[in-house]
Amino acid sequence: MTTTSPQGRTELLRPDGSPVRVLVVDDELSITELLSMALRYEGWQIRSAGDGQGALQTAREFRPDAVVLDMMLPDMDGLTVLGRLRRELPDVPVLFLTAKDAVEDRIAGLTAGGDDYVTKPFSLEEVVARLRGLIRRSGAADRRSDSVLVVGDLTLDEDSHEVYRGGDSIHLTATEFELLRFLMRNPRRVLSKAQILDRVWSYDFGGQANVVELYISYLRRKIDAGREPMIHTRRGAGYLIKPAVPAVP
Amino acid sequence: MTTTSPQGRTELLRPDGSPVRVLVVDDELSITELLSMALRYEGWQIRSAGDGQGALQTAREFRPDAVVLDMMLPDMDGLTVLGRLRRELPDVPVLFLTAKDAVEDRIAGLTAGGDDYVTKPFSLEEVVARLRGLIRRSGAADRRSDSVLVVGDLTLDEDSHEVYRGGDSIHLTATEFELLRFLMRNPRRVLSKAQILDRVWSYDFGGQANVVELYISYLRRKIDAGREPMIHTRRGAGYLIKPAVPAVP
DNA sequence: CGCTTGTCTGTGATTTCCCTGAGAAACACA
DNA sequence: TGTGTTTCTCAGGGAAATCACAGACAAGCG
Repeated sequence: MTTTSPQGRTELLRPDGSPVRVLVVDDELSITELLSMALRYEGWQIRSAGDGQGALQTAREFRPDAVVLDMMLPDMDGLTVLGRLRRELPDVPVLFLTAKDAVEDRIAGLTAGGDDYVTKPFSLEEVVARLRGLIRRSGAADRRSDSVLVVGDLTLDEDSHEVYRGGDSIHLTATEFELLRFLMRNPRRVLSKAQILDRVWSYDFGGQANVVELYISYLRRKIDAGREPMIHTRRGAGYLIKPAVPAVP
Repeated sequence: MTTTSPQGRTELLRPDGSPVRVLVVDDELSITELLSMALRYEGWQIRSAGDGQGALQTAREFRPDAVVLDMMLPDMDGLTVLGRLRRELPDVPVLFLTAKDAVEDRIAGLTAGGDDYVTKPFSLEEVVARLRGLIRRSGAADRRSDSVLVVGDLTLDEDSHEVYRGGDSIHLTATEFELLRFLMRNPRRVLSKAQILDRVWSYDFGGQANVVELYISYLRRKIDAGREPMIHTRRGAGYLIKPAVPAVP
């Protein structure tokens, strides 16, 4: 089931209307806290654990709809945790966290059952998007929720990564796509450059803050060029997206 | 009966609308878990057993629509299991798992009854495809579901292994065929290289991830050469197939 | 009206990712 | 056993994406 909050954001809910439950497992406290905060902001109920033991224990009583699982845990192998987790909750989808340079065979086979993974350092938008996809496909949430975002005549399909403005297909790069998705998931709301940086870029990004301006400018060229603009600047505050008002000639 | 899920994937269902039931029998836990995960993702209901005794017991009460049966079991010969299984469930189709170097003529006789087999190490696409075929032909699922995949002017027949683009017959190697089948079973959806590797290559494949790129390039030569392309790269995300949009001159 | 501050965008360096040719190894079949 | 086919590794080339930098531009304020 999906519902629309007063702020206009669309939330995933379970069929009975209660919030989606997610278990986050990582030994780095900074990561679990970062994720917990971001996922709570999605309106989900979050529990976290710092090792395999705690993960299994929490899973038993919390009965989450999805699990975020770091493959590098202090007490047991990620695959062992996965196996035992599967015995408790056979159908729960898992989003694995792996180091970018991890040996590939450690993650081999993990997507076979419909699970997914992201590599560290990740961006929060990426984690949230993949979790939403897993939950949507697992049937824990209402099947009616689909993968298409719409703002005015602009549509973005999260499965096919296709973007259309009016009838025109628009090709976006990975970063442009994530930025637009973040804007479109928060229509008519001003998002500061800091917020955007925190959600769309990886948590260890150490660059200049003006990449956001740069990518907003890329997006405008592709989406607003020669049309009524949908992306607006609020000087000193940030950016927002909203349906275009047709020009009155 | 077949039904189409929100994601556009087609699921096999029994005539009464309930999910197909499959029993997986293998003594290696990693194999039963891998298969269970993959087959659950197909929307099927799965039970597993680790030996002949357990298999027969589970079969009696679970009454599966199909059985995946390893020929090498610790407690009894695969043929013995098969015989007793047949006494319980005379019409259930069986997919045998055999080692690659096993004597093949023992299997050859068995598949005469409509059963089928795959050799270890297998790819999940292969197992799923053969199971779908067995279930379809056994009549446990609605007969209307046929074996031809269609995306735009591209058709792929899972029974005859024939592929046509427009009017032209296209010869594919085994791997190319499986890759294309996987793409066509998930049209308009971006599939990552990891997903493709996990489904199309055997579970023990330890090679370079760029075989996927290589085989995509082979497929393009055969399918897209001199035509409007149907296979698209989403840089940093994966590949997807969709009907070609005719070029507007 | 000019100044300050914040925003936009052209240029180019660097990195990352993808494609594909060449050839070796494994396999299938006669 | 020999021959043609298929699978896969390796590596070079090339295209695309990302980002820093800096100057142009615009908004708001005194």
